[in-house]
Amino acid sequence: MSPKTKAQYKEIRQQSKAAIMEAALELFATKGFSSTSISQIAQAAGISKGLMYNYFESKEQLLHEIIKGAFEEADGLMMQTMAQLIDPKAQLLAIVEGTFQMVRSHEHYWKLLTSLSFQPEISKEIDWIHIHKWEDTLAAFKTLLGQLGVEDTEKEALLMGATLDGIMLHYFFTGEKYPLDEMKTMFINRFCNY
Amino acid sequence: MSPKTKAQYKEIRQQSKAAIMEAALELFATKGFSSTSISQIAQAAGISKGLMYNYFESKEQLLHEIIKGAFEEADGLMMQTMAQLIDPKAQLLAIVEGTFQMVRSHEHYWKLLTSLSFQPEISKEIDWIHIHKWEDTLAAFKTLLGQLGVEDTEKEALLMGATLDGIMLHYFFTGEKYPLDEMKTMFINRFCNY
DNA sequence: GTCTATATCTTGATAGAC
DNA sequence: GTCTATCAAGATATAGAC
Repeated sequence: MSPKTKAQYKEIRQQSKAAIMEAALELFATKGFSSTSISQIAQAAGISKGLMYNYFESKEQLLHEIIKGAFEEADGLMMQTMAQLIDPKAQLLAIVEGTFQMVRSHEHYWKLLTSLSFQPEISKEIDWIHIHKWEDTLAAFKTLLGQLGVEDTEKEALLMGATLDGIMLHYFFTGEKYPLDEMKTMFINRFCNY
Repeated sequence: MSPKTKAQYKEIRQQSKAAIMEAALELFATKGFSSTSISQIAQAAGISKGLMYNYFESKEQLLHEIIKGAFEEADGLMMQTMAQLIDPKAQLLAIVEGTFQMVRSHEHYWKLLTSLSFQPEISKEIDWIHIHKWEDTLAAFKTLLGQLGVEDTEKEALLMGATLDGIMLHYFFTGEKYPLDEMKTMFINRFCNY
């Protein structure tokens, strides 16, 4: 037999955990959190039901860790996209560009987050994080729009945010048939021309 | 005792059925379809669990009837709003006005429909109706925009639809704090100025 | 027309073998 | 670290009394 080192055990743990989280994310995003059972997650991840509880103490906790990971990745990407930009218009464009890019590369995250927003009771903590992030983005929009000479920055930022989310919503529903790139250029022409 | 006439029995039936549908609509919209149990619906409607199955053969069937009723009411309101308008701009404004009015007066319907769109598996039939209605609205937008001299009516209509849905989405999440009326005038200024 | 009692199945979660 | 077997609770749905 091959006795395993501590590092190898850790590696195995990470791998199993990641497989569970990945499978759960996809199912939560497509079927919804409540409609997804532990059995389905286990099957999709290729493990037994029991094993799931070795890594997560409950279905809700699993959801929490997924969301937490999502926000960390999203923050990273956003920071990277906006790094070292001073010009307000360039920053505004970077946020928009980053949003579209993120939805493309992390579609499941966004779909899950949006669908969870419809049932705040499922997780107060998630709701809190979500609102917090959204207000950060809104504040960023307002500051940049102010620097660009917009009068009613509050309403303008709200309209931009609504349009962005609306585009994403339709993208979720329509799928790959939706002209996401064309909508991006349309959005930029309509809302970022300063 | 008082023997009841056929009309009275019918009245009673209608009343019970309506109570169940109303209670279910509110719960489905706020908690989500999958997270709402028959017990909760029965309790909210002030009836027993068993009675529900006297009027609806299943939870899904109950959902279907609710959605069906929603679309009928929505259609009625929309027809009424657009009736006897010839001027394209007036018609465009009427659709927008009607949409905002409907979301206000039938908030639960919209919230439920939108949240259901995230889980197409729950009901193929509902999905079909939804897509159908959406394409009708999109086609109407395109025609009107064409009459108003817009070049790329396809994309313009998509952007309008996305913004409208985005505003509604944020209204759902934010609640009464959201400046819905101001957003409406903003939307009209930005998208209906012809 | 309505309720209570019950049947049946599925769920999230645990215990213990390997 | 992983699996199988199992539990208790809750779900949908039905049957029969009033």
